[in-house]
Amino acid sequence: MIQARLMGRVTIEDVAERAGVSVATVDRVLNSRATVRPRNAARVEAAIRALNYQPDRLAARLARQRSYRFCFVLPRGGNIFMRDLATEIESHARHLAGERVSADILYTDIFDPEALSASLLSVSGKYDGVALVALDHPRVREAIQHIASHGAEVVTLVSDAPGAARSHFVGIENAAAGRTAATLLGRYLGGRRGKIGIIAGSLALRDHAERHFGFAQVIAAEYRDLSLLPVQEGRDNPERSMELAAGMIAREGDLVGIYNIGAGTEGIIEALQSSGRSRDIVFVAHELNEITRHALLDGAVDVVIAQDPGHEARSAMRVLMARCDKAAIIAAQERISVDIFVKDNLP
Amino acid sequence: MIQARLMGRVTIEDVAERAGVSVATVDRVLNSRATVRPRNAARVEAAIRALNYQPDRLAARLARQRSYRFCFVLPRGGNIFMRDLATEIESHARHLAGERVSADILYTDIFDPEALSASLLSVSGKYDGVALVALDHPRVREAIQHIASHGAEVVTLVSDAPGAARSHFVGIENAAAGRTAATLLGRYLGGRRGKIGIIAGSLALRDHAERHFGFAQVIAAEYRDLSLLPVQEGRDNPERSMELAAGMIAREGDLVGIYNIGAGTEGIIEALQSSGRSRDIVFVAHELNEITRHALLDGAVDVVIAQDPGHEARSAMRVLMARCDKAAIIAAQERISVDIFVKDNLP
DNA sequence: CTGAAAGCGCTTACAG
DNA sequence: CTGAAAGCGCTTACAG
Repeated sequence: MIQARLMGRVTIEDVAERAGVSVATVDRVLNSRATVRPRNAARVEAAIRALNYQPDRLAARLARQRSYRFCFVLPRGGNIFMRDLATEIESHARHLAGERVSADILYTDIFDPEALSASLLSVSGKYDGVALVALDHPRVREAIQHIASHGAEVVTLVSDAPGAARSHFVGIENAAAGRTAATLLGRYLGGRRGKIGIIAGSLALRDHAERHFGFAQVIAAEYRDLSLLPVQEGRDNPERSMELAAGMIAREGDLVGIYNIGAGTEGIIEALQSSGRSRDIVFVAHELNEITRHALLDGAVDVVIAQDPGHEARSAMRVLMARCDKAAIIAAQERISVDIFVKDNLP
Repeated sequence: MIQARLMGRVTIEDVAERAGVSVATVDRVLNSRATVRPRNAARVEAAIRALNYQPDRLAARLARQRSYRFCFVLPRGGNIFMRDLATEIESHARHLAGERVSADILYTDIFDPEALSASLLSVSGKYDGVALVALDHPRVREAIQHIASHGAEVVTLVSDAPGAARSHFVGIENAAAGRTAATLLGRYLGGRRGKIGIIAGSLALRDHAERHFGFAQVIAAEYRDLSLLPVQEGRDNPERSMELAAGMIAREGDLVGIYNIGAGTEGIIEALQSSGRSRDIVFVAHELNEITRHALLDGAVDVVIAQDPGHEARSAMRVLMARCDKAAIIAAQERISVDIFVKDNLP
């Protein structure tokens, strides 16, 4: 130990010498690349242990000349969050250019199973790793299977397809996000009695459905004084969401809260503000961006539940790189958290 | 561009060839290592641009043979959070052993300026980087200055010393954490009127003082129905905190909330539960650990404000490595967020 | 099943 | 001010 520190780093050469074999043989047992005579394998392993040898990851990557060609499949014409995600992907890809990483972005209609699976098939075989905002559909699972069986690593991003051959999901637990929204809305209402309006993009989206499920579960179990209006689908569209919100505000005199599961938050803010009942109705929305940040400071939105697109972009690339290298990931580092923002803890 | 992709990676050799110089000269302009004839420098820069050359970071680190010897200075006999932090540092140091990183931990009495500065001076000159849980005191600033002027990079961790020669602070904005606690406590009380008890470890600790400041500021400005009891100092000790909490619960009939700025949360939970007023008093505490996690699920604690010790350990090492290499950091990745946890978004 | 040797893309003395 | 050459610690054909 003291030897090792004084003598500098322990190299594969030191291990080879001590085991009485060549570095190639050490490499073979280290990376289980080829069969090594058991006796030699044992001697190598003993030497590794005796010297507390740690292979130099940098040297290995350099020698291997491995490059990482990644493709990110994102929704075409996405909402603010998806645009932020694309920006983060581009920015981090630039950052990783010095580590042989390149990332293309392919925009497609992720809500159309045929279009999405066609896009996936079109990139199959061309990349080392693919990250996609998934739709949970047999056709899509099939396309993911195709990519994976052609040697690429696949991760889902933001929206998962649980049954599919993806090796990892980079995103939040959406049911937990919905429960979190419910608890904060419920506690902010502090025993007030009334109705809660819910607007989703579309309940056909797995993440929206899961948030709704979690939200409804907590309200039903813990806030008996609150009742849920039927979910309205705003298609993540501000105008449509505004009309839906304006409608419920006008119809329901005892509307005390609104939960926006998807995008289009600016429309709902507009409806709240022009109704004059903004102060009175607790409003919980998703994702932190220019609009929701401003609205939190304004008081138009009370709580934002969020996932960090920068973290997701970096995590997707780290996970894909690790999978390509068959290396382990740091689970805690790659966990995407359900973030809560109020006006006081904004970044 | 297409050339570059077809031909594989652009190397320093390609740049040298195109510029009509040797690789050593390219290296000189790349790293501004020595004076290069302006004409040659210009040709090199032109070649870099023309070929869109990106130096290979891995090869550079390998050739440089740089190692990173870090020292983490932590409080001896610290609370749960500090123990978690130490665990995370050890675990991440093990992870980075394959990248020539080693990290020692030195435990000392960080609350005693003399002891802390003596510890700092004892490691000065022996490491490439030092991360310390700081105390904001002239003696400590002086010791930090000493380490920095002997060539080591210094970052503060969790607790900052703003005037000092540290190049970065790895931790949260504590005033924001206090404001966040106040907003959630205020909103959870939903207009109820009464007194708020505050327990701190010690207001001599900068982070505790800042949290208190932020908390008081928001309550004063936004929650006129709530009034603050004088801060009690529990020294982060569960027994003492229990007595303080029990005292205020007994004395103040209209106690509606408690904010624990520091550690010792288990003591306050005990006081609340044995008083039978746990359900009635909103309790906000700091840091997520076995105790507070359990208490959130129990309902004994309503909200936890936290910083992630795993993120802090990883960030401190990344920042120290970057500073040693004179490389840029990714600001968003190194920002430590003020996390909010309720029972529903626990990791 | 094993080893000698070349090579990955940089950096670093050293000589000029 | 500049370049030829060795070296960082691995991996990879290739020959045996």
